[in-house]
Amino acid sequence: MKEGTFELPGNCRLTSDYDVLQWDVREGCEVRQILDRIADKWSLLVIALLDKRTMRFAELLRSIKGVSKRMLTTTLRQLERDGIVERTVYPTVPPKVEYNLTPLGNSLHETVKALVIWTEANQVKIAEARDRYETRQSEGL
Amino acid sequence: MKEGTFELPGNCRLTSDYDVLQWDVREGCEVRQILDRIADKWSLLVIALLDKRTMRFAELLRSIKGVSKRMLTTTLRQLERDGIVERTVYPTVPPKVEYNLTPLGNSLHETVKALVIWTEANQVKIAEARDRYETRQSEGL
DNA sequence: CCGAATCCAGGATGATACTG
DNA sequence: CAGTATCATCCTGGATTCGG
Repeated sequence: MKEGTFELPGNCRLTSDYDVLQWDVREGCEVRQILDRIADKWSLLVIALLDKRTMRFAELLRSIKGVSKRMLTTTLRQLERDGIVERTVYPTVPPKVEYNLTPLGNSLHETVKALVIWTEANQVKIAEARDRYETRQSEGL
Repeated sequence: MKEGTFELPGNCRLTSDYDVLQWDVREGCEVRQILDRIADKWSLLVIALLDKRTMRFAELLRSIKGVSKRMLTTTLRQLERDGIVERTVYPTVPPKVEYNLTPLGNSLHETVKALVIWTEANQVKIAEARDRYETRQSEGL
């Protein structure tokens, strides 16, 4: 393996021209930054839920158990900023704000969905692996 | 939309039998828990790097710029526990520890790779969206 | 020398109360 | 309803230490 080709700095660019995924150090790229954003716990759930649907803030808040108002707001703002979700404000009383995926967000949704479905499909295997791990812990060392 | 079917509690199960991804509240499932783990910033990078390859600890540490020893150790332990990476210790001096993906990990790799490639392919669009967002901020409100 | 465990400071996150 | 402000808390990361 060539030294240096797998470097993965804060600002980097990656190329996937090879069978083995290669990380290439280049000037001013933001792959890591973007990946950190969309691979975020709450972002993934928001993207997964907003599939060809429009949801209001409170609806998302109720749907994603465990998220706080502040984090949901932050997450949605970031996704809006990155052009993944669209935010529509209705100047009514009481206020009404709707969120939906942009075309860019929809293209990302496919991948996120695949990740979620993988998780669903393999939860039993993972649970078994955990059991084996725990067993090994209490037995061996 | 039926109320309740999109609930997403800490312990939940999701079904994807419909075109619209549905989240269903069931007994003792761990989809959220697993998703939180693999959707973790460092986990994704580790999985992406360990494609059909074996890497040593220090090698991963160097490749993933910005990760600390402690977080890399923690991440690798969790992935090992979940049966996604395999850890091999060679009792030599100096010690040598190698990591590689398990078959389960390899199946996950495909999905993770897709996510990384999407990020790479769309980084320009996202950068443009950010510019538009900033512009809108400084202009309008 | 390599990898893991410990301790501490700083940043991220959650709960709550408040505003338009 | 949809956030914002504030404060307490938790987690992360870095330095150091330890063990092999």
